[in-house]
Amino acid sequence: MSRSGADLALLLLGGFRSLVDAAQEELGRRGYEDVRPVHDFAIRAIAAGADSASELSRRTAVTKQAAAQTISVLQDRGYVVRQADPGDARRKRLHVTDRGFDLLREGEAIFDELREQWARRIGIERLQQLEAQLSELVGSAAVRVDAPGWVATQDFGPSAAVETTTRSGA
Amino acid sequence: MSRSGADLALLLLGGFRSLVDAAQEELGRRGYEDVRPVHDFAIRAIAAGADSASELSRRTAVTKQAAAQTISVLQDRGYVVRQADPGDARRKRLHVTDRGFDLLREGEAIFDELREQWARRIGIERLQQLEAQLSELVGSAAVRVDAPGWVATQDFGPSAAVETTTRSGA
DNA sequence: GAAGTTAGACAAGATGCTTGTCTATGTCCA
DNA sequence: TGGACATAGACAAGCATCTTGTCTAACTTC
Repeated sequence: MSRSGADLALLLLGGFRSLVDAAQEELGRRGYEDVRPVHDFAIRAIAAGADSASELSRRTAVTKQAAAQTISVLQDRGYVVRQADPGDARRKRLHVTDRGFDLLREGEAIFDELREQWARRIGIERLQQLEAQLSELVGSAAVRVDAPGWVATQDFGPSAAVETTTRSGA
Repeated sequence: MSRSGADLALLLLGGFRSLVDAAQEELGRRGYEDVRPVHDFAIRAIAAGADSASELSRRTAVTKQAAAQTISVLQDRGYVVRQADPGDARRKRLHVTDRGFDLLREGEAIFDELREQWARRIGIERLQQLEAQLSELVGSAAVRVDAPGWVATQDFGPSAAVETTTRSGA
């Protein structure tokens, strides 16, 4: 089975989706019905130091505008707040709220549980092998936790990025 | 490395995306600049027998409308054609064009090449192990080649489906 | 031949992204 | 010190993909 390269891709996607779908469902049961993986990852990135829209956009490889939109959703739903930056009047600093941190914790716990289920099914050694092989292939650069845009751009189209605004050049 | 469940999910996604991005880029270089993975999978499904919009929608777990839209794009770009069905005046039979089949062939070749690159990097045995383990975890049901909607729905939201139209019940 | 089902289409809306353009603020340096 | 340039954030418009909801025309079943 799965000798074709396309099958390999599908397997990887299948694995990802089955984890993420299960996680999202469970998250819904635990009272976070309004979140998607992107949100989780974006909050994580903000907590990890991407505390402005521009910075978030850089780290996540989407346009500033896209980042701003995500932030505005997160703010509406109570996961982050925006505060004026005392040192730079242009910036608005992002802070993850308690609810935001709660979400991150729940998310981690759920993913860990799912991983344990997998470990029980194929054995922890084999799962670790799988992880080791994948991380060798994918490289750690791609595994940055703070990469929401990368998680789900429009139908996997080419990911644009990098300061689109002041481009104009031509 | 990668002891957390979230990392595992990210690894899987990373693997998938790196394959798909590379494939899409290479496909562009070979003269198919107007296709996305969804299109490839949709054409594949049509070639595999999903020869009407309704059937495609069922197999791909998206609404009929979404399927119809995809078909219309594929038709505009010359990958499929629609013909009246002699036996059923409601239906319009779908046929993959030569260009469509060319695309499928190129796509397969590219994915196979990518898989070989991976095999060279970690060894064919380990790659096969990885595939075997994944397919054990994911199950073959999820690996259906004909599942575009499943590939990339809106930001990995819950995938709806199944004859949405005549629902109305409530 | 009436009741129900199915194929396909039109319209509108949600999401999540993209350009393009603009203002206000900071920074660099001649 | 002041002008050139970079940067933060925002508004507007548009694209792509998917979703409801509604409708007609054509089968199917009994």
